[in-house]
Amino acid sequence: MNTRGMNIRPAEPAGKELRPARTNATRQKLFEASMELIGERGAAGVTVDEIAAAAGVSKGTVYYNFGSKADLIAQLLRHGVDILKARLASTGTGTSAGAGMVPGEAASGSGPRPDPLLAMEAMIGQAMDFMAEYPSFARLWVSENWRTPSEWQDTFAVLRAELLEIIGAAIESVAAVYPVDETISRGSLETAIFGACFVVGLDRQTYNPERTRNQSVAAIMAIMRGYVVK
Amino acid sequence: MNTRGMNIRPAEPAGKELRPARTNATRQKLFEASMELIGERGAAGVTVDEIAAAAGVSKGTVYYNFGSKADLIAQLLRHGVDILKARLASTGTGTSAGAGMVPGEAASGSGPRPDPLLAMEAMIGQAMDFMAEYPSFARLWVSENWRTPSEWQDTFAVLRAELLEIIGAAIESVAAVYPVDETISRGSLETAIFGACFVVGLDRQTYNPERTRNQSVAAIMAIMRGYVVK
DNA sequence: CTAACTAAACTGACCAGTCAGTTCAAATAG
DNA sequence: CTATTTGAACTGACTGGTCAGTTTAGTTAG
Repeated sequence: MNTRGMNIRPAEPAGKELRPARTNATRQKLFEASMELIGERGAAGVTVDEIAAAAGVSKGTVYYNFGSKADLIAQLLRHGVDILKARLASTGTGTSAGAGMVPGEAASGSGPRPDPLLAMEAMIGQAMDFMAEYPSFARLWVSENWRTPSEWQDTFAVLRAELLEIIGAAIESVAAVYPVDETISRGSLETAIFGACFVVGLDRQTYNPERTRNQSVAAIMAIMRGYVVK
Repeated sequence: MNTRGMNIRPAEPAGKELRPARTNATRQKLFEASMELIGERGAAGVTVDEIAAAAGVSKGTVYYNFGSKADLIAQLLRHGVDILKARLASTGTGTSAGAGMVPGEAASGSGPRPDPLLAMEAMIGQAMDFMAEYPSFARLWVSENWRTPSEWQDTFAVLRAELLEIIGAAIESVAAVYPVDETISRGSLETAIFGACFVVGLDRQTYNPERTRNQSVAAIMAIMRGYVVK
């Protein structure tokens, strides 16, 4: 294990972006380069030398900024999930107050409520856009997510829970307004939608580039329409 | 490239199982061992030595029976897909006539017709059983399927098409009997169901072992219920 | 001034693929 | 029935190369 990088690096004093601009730029370049390479050939199939070269940085810099290859990948996963979470939250379906905020159910007088199904559709659309923009992240996710045991088991458990919580909240909103099939387990439903987003997005990228964003969204939304009882 | 094994090995004269029993047993052991290991740690993360040791066979035997590590994995994929196809076809939803026929509603002249939705449900159930029985195969599939470029690109394209054809036929049967939402692209729908089977099955295995087979099937079936118009 | 970074050499482990040699069951010969 | 041969199946030490991670002495930029 490397101890030098971890020790010398300024302790990131619990605050946010107090890092020098140069470091942030370097880390960003490393994220982009490794996202691309690892998405294409897998975590084990890419060397640290390659990542450094692709980022236009020396190998030592990788170890200066990250303690190890595994550490770089763990932070890469967190980075990607933060982006995805921001996209999903932007539709206002999440738990925290997003853009198109929805007040309580009983007429609280402050504006019209958006249809939760439409919000869901918007969220799935955001997910599809994310998959199209960061296909390498999606590939990394599905490649490593179900590995057991894996170096990133704990990382995945945390990140997965964060994402499922957002989807769960959106489903909750639908269930609060529409009559739904209560025999369908909420957890399984979240998983099915979550997984369908990744798989449909990746499949479009890899095998069916001619399929439109809307076709993909519609296919996934069939799950929700089947959840709402007739 | 290894030439010896390929040349010396009897030319497998287009027939079926003319292979000596020893070889078949060895190949079977190698399939099982490599399925397990590769599913856990990924194709690049497993060494040929490990596979040989796990199969209780020497490394040379691997190269005698398969030309290379990549070749072994390609044949492993084919092996797994053949098993899955057999399971799916057993529900009678495929192109060929299968076993468990379900008495249906519109009585046609030639015996009872199965309800295509029930057949679909049976098929998804078979898929879930397969994922539970061969989780390592599922992991291998999702790990390597969307890699581009990959050593098994062509293999995946062929196998994927074979599986999607079976799902497509099942959807076709439903659309022939029920009114469906024609605005939903058939291809995207196939992909969504296909992907959901893998992801829900794997997620159950990895994160939610307490979820039942039926819960999983029900969640995936929501897609079909949403496809059938109300 | 110092944190961030560079460049290049180095270590030690690991690994895909090779190949000369061994085993043994079945075929053939005596 | 026994001896000999054959060759497919298998063995495992070995080779050439790769790679994660380390180290060091110096350079750059804020």
